[in-house]
Amino acid sequence: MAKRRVSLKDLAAELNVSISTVSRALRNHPDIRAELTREIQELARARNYTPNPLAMGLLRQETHMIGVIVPDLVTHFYASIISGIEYVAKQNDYYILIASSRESFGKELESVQNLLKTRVEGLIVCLSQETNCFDHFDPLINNEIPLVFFDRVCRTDEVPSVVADNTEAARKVTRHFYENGCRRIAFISGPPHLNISQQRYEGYLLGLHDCKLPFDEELVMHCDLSTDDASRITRQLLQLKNIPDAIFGINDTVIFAAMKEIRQTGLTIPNDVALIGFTGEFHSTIVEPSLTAVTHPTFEMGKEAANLFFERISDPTAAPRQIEMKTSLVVRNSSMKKML
Amino acid sequence: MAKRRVSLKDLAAELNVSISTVSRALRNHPDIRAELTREIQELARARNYTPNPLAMGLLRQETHMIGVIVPDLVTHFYASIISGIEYVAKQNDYYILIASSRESFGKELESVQNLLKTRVEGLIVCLSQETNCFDHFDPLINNEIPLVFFDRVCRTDEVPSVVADNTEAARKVTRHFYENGCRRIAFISGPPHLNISQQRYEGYLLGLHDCKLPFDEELVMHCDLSTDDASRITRQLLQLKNIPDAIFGINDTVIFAAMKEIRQTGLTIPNDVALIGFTGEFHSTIVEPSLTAVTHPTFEMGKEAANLFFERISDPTAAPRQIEMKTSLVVRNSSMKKML
DNA sequence: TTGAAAGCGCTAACAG
DNA sequence: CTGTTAGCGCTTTCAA
Repeated sequence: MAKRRVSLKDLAAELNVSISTVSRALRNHPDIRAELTREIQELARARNYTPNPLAMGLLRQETHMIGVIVPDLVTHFYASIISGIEYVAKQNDYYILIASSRESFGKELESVQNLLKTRVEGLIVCLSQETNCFDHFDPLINNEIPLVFFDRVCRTDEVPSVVADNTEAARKVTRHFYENGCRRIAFISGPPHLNISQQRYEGYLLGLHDCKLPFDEELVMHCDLSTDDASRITRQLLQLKNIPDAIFGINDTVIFAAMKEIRQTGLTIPNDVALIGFTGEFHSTIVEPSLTAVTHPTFEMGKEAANLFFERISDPTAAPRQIEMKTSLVVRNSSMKKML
Repeated sequence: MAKRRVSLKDLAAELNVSISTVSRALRNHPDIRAELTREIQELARARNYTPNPLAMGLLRQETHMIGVIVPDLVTHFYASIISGIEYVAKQNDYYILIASSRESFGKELESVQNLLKTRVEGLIVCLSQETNCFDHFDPLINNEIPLVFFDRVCRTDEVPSVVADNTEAARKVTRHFYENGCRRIAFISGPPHLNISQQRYEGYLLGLHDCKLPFDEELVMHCDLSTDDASRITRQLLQLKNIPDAIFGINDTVIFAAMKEIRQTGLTIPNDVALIGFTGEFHSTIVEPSLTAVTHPTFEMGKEAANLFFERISDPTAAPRQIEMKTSLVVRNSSMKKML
């Protein structure tokens, strides 16, 4: 470590008063003579004194750190949510410690344990796509250590969470496709154990039902959210004897992989195959055709997650709330078939 | 804070030994009886003991935290570099505290001060685009607190840094344009005080010189790196009486804004205007035409920055090194004019 | 109005 | 081989 910084002791020595006097003066304790107070504060200022957070943390048993675990750092979705969390954290004078599970259960487990070791005051987590067993959160739940899930969630009766209106969003997507002339709507979903897969699937079914479209199981595929797998699955869909005229992709990666694959087959978007994804603003507008997409209020989701966290800090035993965020379907070109 | 966790004291009390015995046993000190050691370690395990990092930090004056300041969190470039930093940090049993300057000098200043207050052991920083005055790093430099810059750097004679081979990369870009038939090559740069603007500009000039192309000052524009400004500037370029037949954009944002703008004007890429950007893998391939781009080894840059940081930790006064990373020009379609 | 002492959890020097 | 003590920086009784 670099040179030791000035401590209360240093200030006290310099002024020939006791440490406690300095401590009090700096916090404007009324007991201390106004003049002395001023003098001490001036010296502190001059010497560039800042309280040592480690000492405070040790004393009060609080670190003012929140651990955040996301499936990856490089996706805009998570980056933006993290921004939202950071925003609220900063307002509460908290810092965030970010860990990435890289979509691996093992790394998620490891991160939970490591962050707890560093004595974060709690965790805000989005599950990795592999996570299918949720016991590793027991130590948090049993010890009343604040925990909040977002987007990909579990144990929602025990843990507060922030999710998108997945079912409703997927239902809207399906209906939008129908209204634009699509009749064979495919859905490329994620791992079946994830709530986002389940809920969007449910919305897809409701949408089909609304439009009185038949359900065809060969149009629903599960993918592991990697580009390769999404490409493979798109190719499979395009090789059906009766290919889909629309594809609904569960996220960024999936829909862009599908887009590339469709183009390579020589089919046109949206006329041969219309496309809608769950994705962010930026990507959707730089591709050609621009992508119709369900947009999450990511920054807001992060803020809400952090808010839930601080609710938890002040009352770790309150009944867990779930916040559902409204998404919006932003219609661009990839879903608008030119009617003949 | 949640329930207090078990401490050495708790373990000691339970076994009727002293705290120091427990402490030693847990660290396998040879002085302690093998049997006692085993017994203590078993209990620690059973009670789920983990050492309190605050206490350790206080004792050793080290927090094992690195502050990282980036211009933004949502750009792939920074996200990926952060991943690299995190990777090395974890290997050294360090954590990173991330702050975003949101390209604002004020926020950068604030972040530097806040992070120092939390007693990070040092900082790894990429300057905000507004940063034109570098005094706020004095407290670090004067107190031998480890500091490393990456990408956008300053005071390189005092502070170790990691940069791309900006000049060389820009030179290659210019020559590549020339070899593909471009003769009026525009350069949309960033704020002129940034090293990346200066060095890429220099490379651009060298490239022109290599190809014996005349320099035309109306083809060089500075932008504030926002989408709006980049669009505005592209429009300006497209309104010249003699419009450019190629545009070289200093980063992601700029080049995609240019791309959109060109399309809206009805011009084609690459035949009317060829395009090359400094950008990441993913974006480049999802657009149509796919984007020829200078690619940074971002993850590696992060790793190198972290390595420099740890060099600094072990010897805060060593002469600062600068590491230059090789970029590569990945040729795709946006720069390949179909020769007539 | 100020100081002395204890304690947060831990390690290390010194005793025994 | 194990215990006692001091101290990292700070707040907070309790005394004066």
